Amino acid sequence: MAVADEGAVSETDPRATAATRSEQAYVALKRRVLDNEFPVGSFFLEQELADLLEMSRTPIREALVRLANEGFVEIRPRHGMRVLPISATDMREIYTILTALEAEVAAEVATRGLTGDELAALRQAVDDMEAALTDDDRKAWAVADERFHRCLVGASANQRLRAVILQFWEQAHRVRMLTLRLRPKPVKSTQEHHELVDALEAREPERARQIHRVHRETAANMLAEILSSNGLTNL
Amino acid sequence: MAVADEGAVSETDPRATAATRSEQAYVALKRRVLDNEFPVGSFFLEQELADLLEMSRTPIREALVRLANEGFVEIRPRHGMRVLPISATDMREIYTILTALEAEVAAEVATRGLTGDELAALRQAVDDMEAALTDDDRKAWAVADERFHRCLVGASANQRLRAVILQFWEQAHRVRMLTLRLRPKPVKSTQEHHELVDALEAREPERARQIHRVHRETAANMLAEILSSNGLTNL
DNA sequence: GTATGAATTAGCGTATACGTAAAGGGGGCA
DNA sequence: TGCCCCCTTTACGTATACGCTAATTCATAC
Repeated sequence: MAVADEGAVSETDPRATAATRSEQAYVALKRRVLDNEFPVGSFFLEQELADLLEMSRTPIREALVRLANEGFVEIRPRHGMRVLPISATDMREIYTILTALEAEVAAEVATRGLTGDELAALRQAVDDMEAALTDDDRKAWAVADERFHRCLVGASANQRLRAVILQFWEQAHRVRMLTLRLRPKPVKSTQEHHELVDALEAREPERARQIHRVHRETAANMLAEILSSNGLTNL
Repeated sequence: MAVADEGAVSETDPRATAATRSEQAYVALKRRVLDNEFPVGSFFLEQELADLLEMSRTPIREALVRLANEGFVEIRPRHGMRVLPISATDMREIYTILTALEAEVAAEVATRGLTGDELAALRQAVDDMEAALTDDDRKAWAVADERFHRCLVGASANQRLRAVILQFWEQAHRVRMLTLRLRPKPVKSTQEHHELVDALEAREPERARQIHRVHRETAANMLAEILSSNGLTNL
């Protein structure tokens, strides 16, 4: 077992390496998938992955079971694991689910009201989006947008809701990153965020739900448009 | 490997026994969990489960990884697996998610319209619910209710949506079964189903969404009421 | 040249072995 | 008599071994 010194590697991760190799494998493989480091559609044998991560097939398999369960990869006996390509249809499916669930979060959060910190974080994110917009910095805008939605979802008291949103969010992440440069300037989007925060602050659940739903549906339609007009059927 | 003759055993299952032992373990353990055959809260060691299902620990572990991922069980190193108890809060969380997602299905289905068969199946289910209601047969009512929702969800073209609804539905299943006898007579519920089908047939997405949401929220509140008034904090 | 069949090979599913670390009990010390 | 520490046991995490099955390739016949 060529353990070497795992600890020394993880400069990026202050806390010790995840306790078990299975967990390490899960985290490592998922990161690579999300960061698009595995060519979509190509196959990787269990042994290759084991060699790559310097562990045996057992923890690799357990990680693959989890990743397959979560819909990131597919396991085809004797062909190995492959990152599932995401089609325009898949993106529609994912966005439909995210829309429904995040709208629910918006309503929930508007019902119970936001703390000062939470509200400030949301407003900050919107401000950053606006700043990025004037600088025409897509990447910064996407980061701020992601932070906004992360704050919003994080404000929900519903653990399962948070978890399932995160899961689908992650599935869409790859495609979102790949299509960033193809998007039109998200002017209207920032406006919608403003309105949403207002509705949250005013504690109007139904208005918040409605705004968020329309916001997401708009984003979904735009994405579908981008994908089809660029002939990107599988990412 | 004491394989014996697996094929001969599966009289109950017409199609051959699930290809792999991992899959068998997953199906078998999940069924026992859903049917409440494992005392909630108690622990089962991997080896015990392996003995129970007459296979080695390896496929058991893979099944447990999946079940833990889906939120049915918890794995505590050196204590084994235990079926997670479900609290009133958990049920609220699950119902909130189901409400949001099924309302989305209702809207989707209303948008695209139902086939004659689908519509007939839904109406049949509602009729059966009414019949069960006049017979005061709770079990039959629950079965018909489940069939109704299964038909509705099955009518969605969104595969992921179907899958995630099914997953949360299954998590709530145990508790639903345990509280069946405690419920008040579901008179209003059947009426709501009628209205929903009408909205679906009339192809009014927003009305269908709204009706379904209110329907589910009512059910969720009723369940919460039952759980708290009976002091059932953990099932 | 293509198609079909057998032979080969390779990858996986599963069992099993092994080391490690935690839980629990017994003995020693206060 | 009570508490803490060490030792034992046990369960798990991971590696590895093994056999089966499916994929692939090659040969042969049409």
